[in-house]
Amino acid sequence: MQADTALTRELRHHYLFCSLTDAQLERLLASAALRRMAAGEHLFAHGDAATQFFLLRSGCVKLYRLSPEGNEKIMRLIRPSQTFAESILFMEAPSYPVSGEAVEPSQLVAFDRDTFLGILRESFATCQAVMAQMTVRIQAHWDEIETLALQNSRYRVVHYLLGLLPRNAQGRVAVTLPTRKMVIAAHVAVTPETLSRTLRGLSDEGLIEVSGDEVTITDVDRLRRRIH
Amino acid sequence: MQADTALTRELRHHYLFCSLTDAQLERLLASAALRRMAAGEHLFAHGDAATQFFLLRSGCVKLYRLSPEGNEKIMRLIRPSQTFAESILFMEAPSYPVSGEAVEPSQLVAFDRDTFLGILRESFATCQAVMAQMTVRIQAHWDEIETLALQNSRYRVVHYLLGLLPRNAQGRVAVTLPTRKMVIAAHVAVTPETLSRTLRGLSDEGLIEVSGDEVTITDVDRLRRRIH
DNA sequence: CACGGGGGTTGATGCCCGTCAAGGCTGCAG
DNA sequence: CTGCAGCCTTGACGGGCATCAACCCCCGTG
Repeated sequence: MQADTALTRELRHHYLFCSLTDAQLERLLASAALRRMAAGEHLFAHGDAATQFFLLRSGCVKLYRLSPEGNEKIMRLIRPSQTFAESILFMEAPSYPVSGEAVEPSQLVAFDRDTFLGILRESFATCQAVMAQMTVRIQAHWDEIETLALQNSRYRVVHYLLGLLPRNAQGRVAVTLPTRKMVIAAHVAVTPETLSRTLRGLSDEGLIEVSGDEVTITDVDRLRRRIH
Repeated sequence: MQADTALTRELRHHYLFCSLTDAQLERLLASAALRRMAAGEHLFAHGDAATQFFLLRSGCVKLYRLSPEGNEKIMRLIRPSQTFAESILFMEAPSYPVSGEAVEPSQLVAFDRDTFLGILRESFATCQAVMAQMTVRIQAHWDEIETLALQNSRYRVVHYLLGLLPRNAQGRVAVTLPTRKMVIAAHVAVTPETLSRTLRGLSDEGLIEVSGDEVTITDVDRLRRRIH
């Protein structure tokens, strides 16, 4: 890949790459590839042999699995400046554990597994960053497993809405849904119909107001308490 | 902790510790503590500040979360020679992300976080082992999230039973359930009643035979195919 | 022996949510 | 403009699973 000052600066501010020396970064970029994708375009499939992990620069990518009956569960929605599929780095026979597909036109960087592994060997700080990142993901998984196992669909929808807000939001707040409702539904593990009905129910109770992809939460604290 | 040749030999065969030098291992053990627990005894609670991670030597420990209504979801059942709670190593403000409790009388080793972090800094091989281990756990989480989101309780029970078998089991196989059925139920995220009924259903169909905590699978391949 | 408690099973009931089907809305192509 | 496709909504319906309750069995204790 051609050197690119904008990209270099971007990586320098990324927790995974900020500890690398100039030489290491150069080596990494030399083995990396830029990739542009159209909405709906396929990146990799669950089970594919893997030699790359990715950084999303713009757009949106979904990581998902399909049941035999064709139902889709979105495991993670990737946003710009997030990396994904790092876990293939340490597998013995690396293969993607989920499928990946662009939800919007997207631009991403594909990093070479072996090159990055070589750099890891030289940089404990980067090792730390990788391990910290994996820890964050593991925590998120515990949370998701808990809500799937112990909470109903209403809780999951409300939890998703609250997750869109800044941490210290209060009172009346408006958010715009980041993607189509179908995608959100597959993310919180309900059908589009149920999502629609749940939002309707919440708005009938006066907890939210919905207009297209604009959702206004009338009182954040009340919603948090009413989650049950 | 006092040096203990049996324990030292045990650690030498553990993937997490097998790459350490004698000096490192000694340092680690000096800061570690042995702990014995009775059945039902509490090890740590979700949210507790954390300075230790653990290796189970004997017995059985459950890692779980409780819903506000008091429902329990067991996230992981720890077996002898498994380590757990390593993820507290890389948190900024380390706190246990789940609760831990002995299910049987257990014996375990508590390792000191800071000491192990210091050793990690000196041993890339051990870093690799840690990262590989985290990767395995992440993969298991993907699988669990998928089955919770996309599969019904019958599938989860059958999947659990099949998971008790050796990888290449065939034909008629007997297994004994490793713990009380209540615990298994909380592990596969159903109520004890539903677990009981599901086993009943499977045995009415001739797929399994149940007698106390002995389950015989009449035909492993048929059960695998009949999962859905 | 009676007693009690915990684990497991079974039955009755209800509700959450998925499925199927129809209809509205919007944006795009002809 | 018309037609069409995709997304969203709404309604009717049914099944899976939780809940509540009763009962059995086993085992340790007084």
